[in-house]
Amino acid sequence: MTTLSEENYLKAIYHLGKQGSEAVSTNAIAEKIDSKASSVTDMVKKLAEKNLAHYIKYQGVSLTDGGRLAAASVIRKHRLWEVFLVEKLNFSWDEVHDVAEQLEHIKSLKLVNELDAFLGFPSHDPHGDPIPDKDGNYALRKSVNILEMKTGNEGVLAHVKDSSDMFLKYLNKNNLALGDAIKVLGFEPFDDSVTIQTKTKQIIISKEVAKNLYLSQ
Amino acid sequence: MTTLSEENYLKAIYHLGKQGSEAVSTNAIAEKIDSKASSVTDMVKKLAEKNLAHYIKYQGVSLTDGGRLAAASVIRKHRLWEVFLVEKLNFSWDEVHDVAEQLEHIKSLKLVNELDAFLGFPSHDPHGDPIPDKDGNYALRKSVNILEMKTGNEGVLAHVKDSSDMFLKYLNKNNLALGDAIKVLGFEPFDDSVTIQTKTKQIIISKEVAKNLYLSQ
DNA sequence: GATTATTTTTAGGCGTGACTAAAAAAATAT
DNA sequence: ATATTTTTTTAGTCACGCCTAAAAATAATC
Repeated sequence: MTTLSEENYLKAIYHLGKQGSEAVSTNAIAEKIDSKASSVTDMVKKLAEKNLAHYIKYQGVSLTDGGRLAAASVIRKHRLWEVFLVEKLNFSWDEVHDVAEQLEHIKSLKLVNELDAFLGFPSHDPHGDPIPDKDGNYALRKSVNILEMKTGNEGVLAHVKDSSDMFLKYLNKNNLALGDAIKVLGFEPFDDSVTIQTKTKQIIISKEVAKNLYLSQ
Repeated sequence: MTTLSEENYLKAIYHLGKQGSEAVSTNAIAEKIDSKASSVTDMVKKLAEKNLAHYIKYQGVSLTDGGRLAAASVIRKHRLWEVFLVEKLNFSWDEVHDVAEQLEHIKSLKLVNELDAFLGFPSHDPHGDPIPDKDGNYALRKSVNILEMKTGNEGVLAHVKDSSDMFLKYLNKNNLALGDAIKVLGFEPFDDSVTIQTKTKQIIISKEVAKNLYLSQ
C-alpha cells in the first residue's frame, strides 16, 4: 500500500521522465514537488526498497513497472475526478486542480471504476490530457503546437501545456476552451505573436501563450 | 486547518457525547477510534489548544462551538458522499462506509455544496442518518425502536443503529431497506424476538436485530 | 477513612516525512 | 590534469501521531 507522500513522488517521477522510464535527478524532483533534494533522496530509497523505483546513487531515479502502474493509477484518478468536477459539479477548469490533488489519493478500486462508468468512460480530462485505463495505458491524441502550424491552418484546441491557475484564467477570460475550433490567421515575426480566429472573435496571442496551445487537426 | 487525525477525534467526541456537548472519557474515545487512552490525552490537549475542545484533566472532553461545527462539517461530508456512492455509483449501503471515511476529509467548500446540490439536497444518508446543513444543524426525524412498539403498529424503516458490514449484509439478505413499510405482528416473551411483516414476507427477528431497527410512523 | 482497583496522565520512545548543514561525488573550467 | 563549482548524499534534528510502562488521580470496597 502506498502512502500519500509516496504517490506524490511517483507522480513527479512519472511526469518528469517520460512515464518514469527516463532517469531524473533528485534535484528535479525536489523542485517539482517543492521540497529539498535531501528529502527526495530519503524517499527515493524507500521507493526503491518497495520495488517501485530504480535508484543508483548519483545517477537519478526511474520507475519500475510497478511504480509506473502505481503512478498511472493516481493520474487516472486525478483526471477522472477533474472530469467529474467540471461536468457534474459546475467547477470551471481552473478550479479543479487543488481538489483533484486530494481526491486522487482515495483508495477504492470500485470507486474509480464506477466513477469512470458514471462519466461515460472519458478519454481526456478537461485540460485535454489523456486518462490512463486500468492498466496505465492511454491513447495519445496527436496534437501540434500552434507555433509549428502555418497561416490558414485550422484545428481543435486539444491540449494546454501549462495548467497554472493564471494561464487557465487567461483562457477563460478570452473565451477559449478545449474543443474549440481555432484558425491560424497569421504570424508576426517581430515578437512571434500569432493572430488566431476563435469561435467568437479574432485575437492576438503572445508567443508565451502560443507555446502552451496544442491543436489537433 | 484541521488534520485528518484531528477530524477523526472530533467526530468520535461528537458521536459519543450528544453532539459533543457531554463530557466523554479518554478511554471511551480510545475505544471508539481503536487507539490507546494515552494517545487520546495527547490529541485532546492539542484540540483544546486549538479551541476545538474543552478539556479538564481527569474530567473528560467536550466540544467547543467551533469543534462541534467542525465535527458536523465532517459528518455532513461523510453522509453526502454516502448518498453519492449509493445513488450515483451503484454502491450498496454496506459498501460505502470505508470509502466515505476517506472522502469526508477532502477540503473544499465548493465541492461539498455543489455535491449537495447535485444530489438534490438530501436530508438523510442511506442508513437513515440525518445530514447536517452548512451550519451543522439537522432536523431530527423522530423514530421509535421496534421493541417499544405494540403488536399491530406499522411504520417505515427510518434508521438503523448498527452500521457494521455484518448487520447491513443481514438486512440485505432479508430484503430489508430504509423506507420499507414494516408491520409488527407480535412479540415472543421467551427470547424477546419479534415477528414482522416486510413488503415481501413475514420474518422473525431476534432481539439483537430488533434493537437496531427504528421505525417512523 | 484507609485500602484496593480502576482510570487517566506523564515520561520516554518510535516511525514517517520533512528540514539544515556538512561531506562526498560528479561536472565544469582553467 | 588539477582546481573550482555544482550536485547529491549523509548526518543529525524536529514535529506529528502513535505506542508502552510507570506514576498519579479518582472511584470503589471494606
